[in-house]
Amino acid sequence: MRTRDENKEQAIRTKAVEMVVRDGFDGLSMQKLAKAAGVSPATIYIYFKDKEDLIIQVCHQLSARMADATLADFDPDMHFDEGLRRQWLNRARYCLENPVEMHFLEQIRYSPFNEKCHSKTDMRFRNAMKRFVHNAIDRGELQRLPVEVYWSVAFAPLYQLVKFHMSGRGLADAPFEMTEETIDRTLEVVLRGLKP
Amino acid sequence: MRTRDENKEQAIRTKAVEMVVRDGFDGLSMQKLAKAAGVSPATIYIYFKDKEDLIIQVCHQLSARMADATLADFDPDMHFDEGLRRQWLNRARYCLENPVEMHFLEQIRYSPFNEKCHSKTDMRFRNAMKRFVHNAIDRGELQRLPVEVYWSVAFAPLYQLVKFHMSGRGLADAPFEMTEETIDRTLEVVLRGLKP
DNA sequence: CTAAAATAAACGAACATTCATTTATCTTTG
DNA sequence: CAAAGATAAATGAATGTTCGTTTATTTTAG
Repeated sequence: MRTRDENKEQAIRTKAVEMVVRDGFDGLSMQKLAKAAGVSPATIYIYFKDKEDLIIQVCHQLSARMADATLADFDPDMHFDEGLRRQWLNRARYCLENPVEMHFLEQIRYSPFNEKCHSKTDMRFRNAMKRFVHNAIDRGELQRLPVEVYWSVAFAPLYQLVKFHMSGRGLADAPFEMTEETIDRTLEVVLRGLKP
Repeated sequence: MRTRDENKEQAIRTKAVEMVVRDGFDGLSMQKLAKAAGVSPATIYIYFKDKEDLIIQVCHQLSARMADATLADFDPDMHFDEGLRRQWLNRARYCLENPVEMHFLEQIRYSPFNEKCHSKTDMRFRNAMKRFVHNAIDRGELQRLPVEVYWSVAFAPLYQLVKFHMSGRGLADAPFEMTEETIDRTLEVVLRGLKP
């Protein structure tokens, strides 16, 4: 029998992400996607059940990649300051190196697709984070806080910086670029708030 | 001549927001919207130039409402702690009282529509914020920070809490509700980080 | 009356998906 | 080793549906 051309599936996935980022969800049509990926419309349905399945599969793939990138060189038993910095740098680097994928995931996160895209990978990732936090609390490196409070303070500022960076503009519509210096300065403030 | 029925325009706006929140941007069709609003499809085009104009106008209306709510009982000359708390409570209350509108605005913010929805109201609002911050720095109530760093630490955590609350679930898929106690606890941490 | 509001019906275009057919590759046979 | 058969990949064309928008007509208030 004829063998699958994996390049075609990946072309479909890649172009789908690009189209959603450029034109929004209503700009993603199966026929235009097929043309962009250099493939017949019917071919898409060999790899994906339907349009929704395509979006969900792409979402899972990208989420897993991002989770992996975030956990690189990270150990839940690290000192809190070091571990948090490692994660900030990992996340920042991933976002800067994959702006389109990042944009796609954010667009998913705030759309009705969000509920359908919860994966088990997220669970593995969350458990690592949970252990990291409890270690830090036990060692007196971190205040005892409700986990949602901790998360909000520890990560939301980073993602806001990333958002500024990706839009290219800061608050007063002034050009903005997120440097490692910016990251460290912000992290300094956050850590001071979180310390016991 | 016949007079405009303002109720019809508002019904169109309201239903449009509901449809986008429930079904996403690709779930908003002019014919379904007309049916939901109890109106003929052609009537929508009396009030709005086209579909894009409809979305942008709705976005502007809701942004203005939210900016107003945020600035209620707020004065840029307030003490930093008091002023920030006032804004947190204002924003939190608005989000909790208008979850659907909030969800709509977030969906806009991460979509390609975002660029087309920048309003002058945002500018007025941003200027008030800028003055508030410079006052606080001059009085020694706040560290001198790049404005994007300040903003990321001062507000992103609040919006993350709101996001948890609106989804109804916290980090470990456990039920989560944002109470005034949660807000104050988080604000405490943030303020500690931002103080000189 | 008049003029704008409101509508029902209709427009071509684009939509997601399917179907009948062709193409490419592996397996079996001589 | 080569030709035939088997099978899934891949396709172009067509399906009926729904899309955003317009037009011709009716309704309603000043």
